[in-house]
Amino acid sequence: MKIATFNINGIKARAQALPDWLDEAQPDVVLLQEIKSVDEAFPREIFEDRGYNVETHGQKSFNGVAILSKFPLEDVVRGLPGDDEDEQARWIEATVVNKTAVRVCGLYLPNGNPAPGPKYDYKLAWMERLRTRAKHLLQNEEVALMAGDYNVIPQDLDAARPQAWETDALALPETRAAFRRILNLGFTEAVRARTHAAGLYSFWDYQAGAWQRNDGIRIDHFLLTPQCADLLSEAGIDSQVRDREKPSDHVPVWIELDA
DNA sequence: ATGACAATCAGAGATTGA
Repeated sequence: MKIATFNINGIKARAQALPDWLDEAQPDVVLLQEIKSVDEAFPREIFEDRGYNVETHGQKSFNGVAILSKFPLEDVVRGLPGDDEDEQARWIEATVVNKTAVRVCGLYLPNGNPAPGPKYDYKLAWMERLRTRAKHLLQNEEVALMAGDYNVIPQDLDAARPQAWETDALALPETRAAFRRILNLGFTEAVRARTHAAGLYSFWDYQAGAWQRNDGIRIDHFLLTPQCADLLSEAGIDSQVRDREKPSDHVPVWIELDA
C-alpha cells in the first residue's frame, strides 16, 4: 500500500498539478493539507473519477485537510482532540480497510511564526495535544501513522541553510524538543529510518529562486507506530513535482507498506 | 532590516504562509 502526504497550498490552484501527480505516482492513500476550501466546494469528482474515496475537513480560506483512498475509509474523525475552542481544520483520521487495517492520521501542524508570540504558543499547545493522541495510538498497539506538514525542521541536516532558520518557529530548540518528545514515545520517522542523507527536502519557498538554488527544508513527515514500522518497505520524496507548472511550494512524501 | 512569491477573498490590498 502506497501512502503519501502532500501540502497542496490550495485545491483550486492545484486542480491540474495534483491529478497529474496522482496519475503518475498512483498512491493508494493521500493525506492532503492546506486544501483552503470548505467541504462543499472541494472538487471531489476529480478524485472519485480516479477511484478514490474522499473525506474532507475544510474551512474557508485557510488550512483544511483531506484523505483520498482507493480502499474504503471507516471511522472518520475530524479535529484533533483536546481543545473544543480550536476552530482550525488541521486534523483528520480514518481507518483504511485493506489486507491490514491501517489507522491514518493527516495533520497540518501550525506554523507558529512569529516566535515568541500567541501563534507560537498555539503551535506548542497543538503539539502537546498531538502528543496525547500519539500516546493513545501507541497504547492501542495499532498499525497507525501520523503524517502531514509538521512545520518542524527536525535537525540541521534537514535544511540547506540551517543558520537561516535558527530563530524561526520551525526550528527553534523548543520546537525540535516537542517533536522529539513525540517521536521518542516510540515512533519511527519513515524517511530517517531509510537514510541519514542530507539534502532531502519537502518544501522550497516560492521566493528568491529557492527551488533553483535548492534552498529547501524538510518539514513533511511520516511517524509510524512500531506495528506500522514493521510493515515499512520504502520511503521517498517526489521532489521533481516542484519543477512543474504552477507547483505547490511543498512536494509529496510517500511510503510503501506491506499492508 | 526588508523584500522577494503565492493563494485567498474580494473586487484593493490585507492576511497568511514558512
